[in-house]
Amino acid sequence: MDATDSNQQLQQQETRRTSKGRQKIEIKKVEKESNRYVTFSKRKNGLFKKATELSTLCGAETAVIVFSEHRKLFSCGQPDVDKVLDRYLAETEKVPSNFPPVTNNNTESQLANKQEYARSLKRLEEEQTVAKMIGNMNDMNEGGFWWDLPIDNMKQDELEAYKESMEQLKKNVITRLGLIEANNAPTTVICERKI
Amino acid sequence: MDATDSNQQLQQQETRRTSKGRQKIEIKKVEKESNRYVTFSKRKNGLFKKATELSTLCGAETAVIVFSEHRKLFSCGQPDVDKVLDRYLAETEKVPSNFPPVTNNNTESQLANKQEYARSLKRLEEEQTVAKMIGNMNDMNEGGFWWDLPIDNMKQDELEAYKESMEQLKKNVITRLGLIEANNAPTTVICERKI
DNA sequence: AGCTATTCATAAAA
DNA sequence: TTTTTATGAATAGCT
Repeated sequence: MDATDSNQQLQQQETRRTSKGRQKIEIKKVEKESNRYVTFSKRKNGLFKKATELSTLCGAETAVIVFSEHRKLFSCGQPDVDKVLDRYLAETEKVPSNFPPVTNNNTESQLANKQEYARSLKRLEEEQTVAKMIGNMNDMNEGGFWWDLPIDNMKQDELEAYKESMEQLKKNVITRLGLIEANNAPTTVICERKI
Repeated sequence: MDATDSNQQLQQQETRRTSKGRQKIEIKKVEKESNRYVTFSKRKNGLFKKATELSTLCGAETAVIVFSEHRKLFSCGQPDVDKVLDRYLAETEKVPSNFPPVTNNNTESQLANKQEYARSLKRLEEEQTVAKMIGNMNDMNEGGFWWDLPIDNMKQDELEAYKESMEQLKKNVITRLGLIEANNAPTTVICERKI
C-alpha cells in the first residue's frame, strides 16, 4: 500500500463525498428551470466580475448589458454604461458620404465612403421623408408635439415604414452628436471605423 | 520513498518545469505593457465567450462592448449588439409624463412620473426649439439637409445648447422607437423600470 | 445562500 | 499572435 492508496482511504473515512463537484455540461439551454435560474444568477455575476477585472487590469472601458429570459435588465459598466454606449454609437453609426468634411485624411475610409455612395442616396430619400413628417407635425397647433403621431391607427405596413424612418432619424441624430463631440475635442478622430 | 516522491522525481527528470503555471495576480493595472496587451486579448476573448455561454445556457440577451486602452472597439452580442442596445435604451430613457398612456398601471412609476413633471416641462421647451430648428432646415432648398447646420461657426455656448437639444431629440426618438416596438409586441410591458 | 470536487480560464514562458 | 504548462478561479450539483 502506497501513499496514494492511503490518501484515498483517509478521504473516504474522514468525510464521505458530499457532492459530485462541478460536472461538465453542454453549452445548450439548461432544461430544468430552477437550475437555469441559478446558473443565470451565478454566471451573470461572474460575467460582470470579469468585465470589471478587464477594465482594471488593462485600462479598458467596458459595458455589459444582460436581459434575463423574462426581460429583466442587468448592466455593468466602467466607467459608466451610458458613457461607453455613447462612444459605441458614435463609432458604429455610418457617416453619410455627403457629410461635411471632417478629419477625413484616411485613404481607407474614403474608399469605404465611395462604396457606400449608392446606399447613401437611398438613405437620403428616407431622411427627406422623415424631415417632412416632422415639419408637418410642427404645424399641429393644439399642444401636440412631434411624438404624438397616432401610431395606434396606422396599418401594420405603415407602422413598419415609420419605424424604419425613426431608426434612420435616430442614427443621424447620433452621428451628428458624434460630430459635435469631435469638434469640441479636435484630438479625437471620428469617421474612422477601427474594429 | 513512496509513490508521491517518485512521481516528483520523474517529472524533474523528464522535463524541467517550462513554466510556473498560472500565478495569482492583484486586480490592478498590469504595469508591463506587453503583458497588459496579452492579458487584454485573452480576457476579452474569455469575456465574450462567457457572455455567449450565458445567452445559450439561460436564454438571455447580452451585449458586451469593450474599448481597449487605445480606444479600439470590440463587441459581442446575442442575438445582436444593436438589438440589445435598443432595448436597453428604451428601458433606460425616462418617459415624458405627457407621453401617450401605455401600459402604465403601475403605482410606483406613476409616482415617479409625477415627480418628473417639472423637469418634463423644461424638456418640452427644448423639444419645441429642436422641432423649430428642424422645421427651418426643411426650408433650405439647395440640397442641404437638416444635419448641415453650420456648427463650425457657432460660438461655444451656442454649440453647447445645440448639442443639448440634439441629445434631447435623440432620447425622444429612442423612446418613440420603444413605444412602436411595444405596440408590435403587446405582451411586452414597456415604461416599467425593472432593474 | 454555503460546500466541494471538478472543469475552465489564464499567467508565465517560449 | 499562438501554444504549452501548471495553477488559480469559476461553477455544477447538492444541501
